[in-house]
Amino acid sequence: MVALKQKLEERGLRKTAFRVELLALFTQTKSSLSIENIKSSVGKTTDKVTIYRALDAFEKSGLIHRVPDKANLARYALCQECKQEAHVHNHAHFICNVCDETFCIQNVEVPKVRLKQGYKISASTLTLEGACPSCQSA
Amino acid sequence: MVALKQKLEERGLRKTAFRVELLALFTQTKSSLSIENIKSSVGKTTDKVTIYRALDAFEKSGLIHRVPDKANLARYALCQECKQEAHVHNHAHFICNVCDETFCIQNVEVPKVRLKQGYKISASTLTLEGACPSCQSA
DNA sequence: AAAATTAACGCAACCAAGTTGCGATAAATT
DNA sequence: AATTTATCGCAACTTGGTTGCGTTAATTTT
Repeated sequence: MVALKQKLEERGLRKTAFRVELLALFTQTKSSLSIENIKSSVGKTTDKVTIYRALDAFEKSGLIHRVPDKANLARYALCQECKQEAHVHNHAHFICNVCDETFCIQNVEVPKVRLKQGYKISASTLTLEGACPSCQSA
Repeated sequence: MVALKQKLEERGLRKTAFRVELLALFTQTKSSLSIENIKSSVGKTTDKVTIYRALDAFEKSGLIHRVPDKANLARYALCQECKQEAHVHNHAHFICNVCDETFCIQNVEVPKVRLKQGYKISASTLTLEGACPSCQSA
């Protein structure tokens, strides 16, 4: 809690009740959060615009990163190794088709491919899809 | 042209003027087509609903496949090796940040990663981002 | 070749996710 | 305490795409 406020302060973000709560929510989540997840956690007092702007601010300051979603919706997860100045992400993501969750697979790196034909690569993402450990029963 | 109509017929699709034109457009395109691309090619006589439904039909019958887009918009490219029964795609995609085009990189395979923790992978995608050959000047 | 069938079309209306503008509120700074 | 400025919250809007439904036109049947 103290640590959370400090993180916000370090990045020049204000320690409002909502933003502290949102950051806490992220630290408590093992995988990632959709707008829906967030909406239902914080209660309907908070406007969606506020949520979107907080997510933008968090992302810009390197607290969270956007993760892929089955339906291409906004979804974010806590950054593990990002500096304040720059995001560092070269891990794969796993989307579960059963629970629609997205998981960061920290121990799988996105392979460095090289293209002959004159392409200049600045970023690459590897996204896996299937059934996550909790959804194996079926 | 004859070949195009035959492709439609093979999949039980009707050979309407618009669908033949749309399929022709795909065969002429080296990379991929966005809805915008298609709209501006076919002229405003064609309703957007017609375009969306045609794309759905083409995709279901294995003629085209959806490719990733910078802004998560719908974008499609001709299938190269898909059977009618099932799509076969294990190539990478390249999104150019300059021209916003998406290219299928046929000669780069999506790596087969293995996850220890009980994940079951059914599909995987590798997306590269940067500047394409035609956009290197800057 | 005409009639019947049904895929495809096109319009209108709708929906959901996300954005913009702007005045009000409340942290942080002086 | 006063000032400054980030954040909030409402309303209105935008964009990409979907649904319903009556009409048109391929295709099949007779």
